[in-house]
Amino acid sequence: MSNKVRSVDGRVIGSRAQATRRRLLDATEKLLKEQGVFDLRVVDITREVGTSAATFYQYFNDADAAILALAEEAVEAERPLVDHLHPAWTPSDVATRAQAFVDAYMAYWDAHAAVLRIRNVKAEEGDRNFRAVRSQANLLVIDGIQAMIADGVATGRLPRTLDPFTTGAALVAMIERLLGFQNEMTKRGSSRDSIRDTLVTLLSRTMVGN
Amino acid sequence: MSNKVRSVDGRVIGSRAQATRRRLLDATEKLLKEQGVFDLRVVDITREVGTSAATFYQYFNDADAAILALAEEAVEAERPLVDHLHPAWTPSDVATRAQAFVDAYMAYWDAHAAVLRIRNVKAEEGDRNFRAVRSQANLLVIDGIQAMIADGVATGRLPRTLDPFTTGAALVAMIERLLGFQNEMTKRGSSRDSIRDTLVTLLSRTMVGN
DNA sequence: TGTACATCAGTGAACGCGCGTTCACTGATGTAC
DNA sequence: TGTACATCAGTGAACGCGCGTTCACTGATGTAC
Repeated sequence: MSNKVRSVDGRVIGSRAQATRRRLLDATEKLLKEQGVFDLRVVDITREVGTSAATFYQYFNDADAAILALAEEAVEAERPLVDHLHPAWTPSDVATRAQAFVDAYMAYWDAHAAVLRIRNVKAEEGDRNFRAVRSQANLLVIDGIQAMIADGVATGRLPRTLDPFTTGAALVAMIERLLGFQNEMTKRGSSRDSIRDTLVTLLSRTMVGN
Repeated sequence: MSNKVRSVDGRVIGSRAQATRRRLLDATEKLLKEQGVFDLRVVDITREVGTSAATFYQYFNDADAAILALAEEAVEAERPLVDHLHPAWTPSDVATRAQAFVDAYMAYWDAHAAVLRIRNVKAEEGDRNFRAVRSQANLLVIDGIQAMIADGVATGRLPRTLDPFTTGAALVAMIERLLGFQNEMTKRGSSRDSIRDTLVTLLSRTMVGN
């Protein structure tokens, strides 16, 4: 399992080709942001890059393969978020640390929303690859949260009815999804700041117990 | 704005036609469950019903219109959930009432997951109709939760940093999204029951403060 | 109850567009000496 | 440094399938008398 970038026929590709592949990925992401998945066409991607459709097929089997590659990149981009969860938050620093975590998560989401959204639907509709890549991303964060909750339960600060793993998943679910609601919520009087503050409070209360 | 069912050219349709329309909607939902949105074809829908494609176009402008109709029906199906939120939960009855609410929500989600999932992506990708129908559905539940939280904040049971509306949205987000994770979670040791119990605990703590 | 007519509902068949995909080819870059 | 050759990267042009969509028509149901 080398992680060199390869073309569809399996050959390791040079720097020029890698640049082309990158431009195709960037164009794919751009179109996903601007028009959504349902109108995504291979032809449009290559037109955006100023190349021919045949070129696309040197690097990807189909449009889904390009989206999957973007979703894999998003896993890498999520990794730094985990730093906010170690060492475990304490009652005295939870306010600032939870806030830093939420800020980072919001920035991450803003940057990758289009791809993550599609990754999630495809995962839920049963695509194995998208499932794997989503699990991988979520587990990074869930693990960190889980550890803190397990500790809180052990020391009696948190109720025993909270299952650490499930709670971790629930909190990740909450953050992710709420950010998807953002646009509509701001129309109804939730500012971005109040979304931030509310998430911080909910995380603090649930994970540290105050 | 009569709410009689109409054909594409605007005429009110009779009972025979209504039955056909219904079968088309049912087939659409079935295919969404079985194959997902990305493989949904008008031809397949009509084949499923044993009718011709031309018939489909008497009732819907395109496949999206049928999905939207299903999403509108899902709003109606969500309405009974609100009953669980009135009157407000109290510290003494919160355990059973939160549980009943979560159970009802899980059942609702199980029944409509395929359609709701697509409604959400289309809403987030900017489709005005799907946005409207999602807001409508979410607000039903958010309103009920919001009222309880506002009350908790007013009586000092809950911290003032919780914005009632945003918190309501956050909780709805959490429930909805977590249920989308279910399949993967059960593979990692979260049983359906522990999902249920965790949600109940989180709701109780956040909405009633115990 | 039966008949004639009006309206409603459903469809076969055809059209054409647009997209995915491939292949044989050209042009660009790298390398050996 | 220059030349010849090998490999890498990119593409024009074509094919064909499959799907969305329409229209003129048939068949079914309803209604008036």
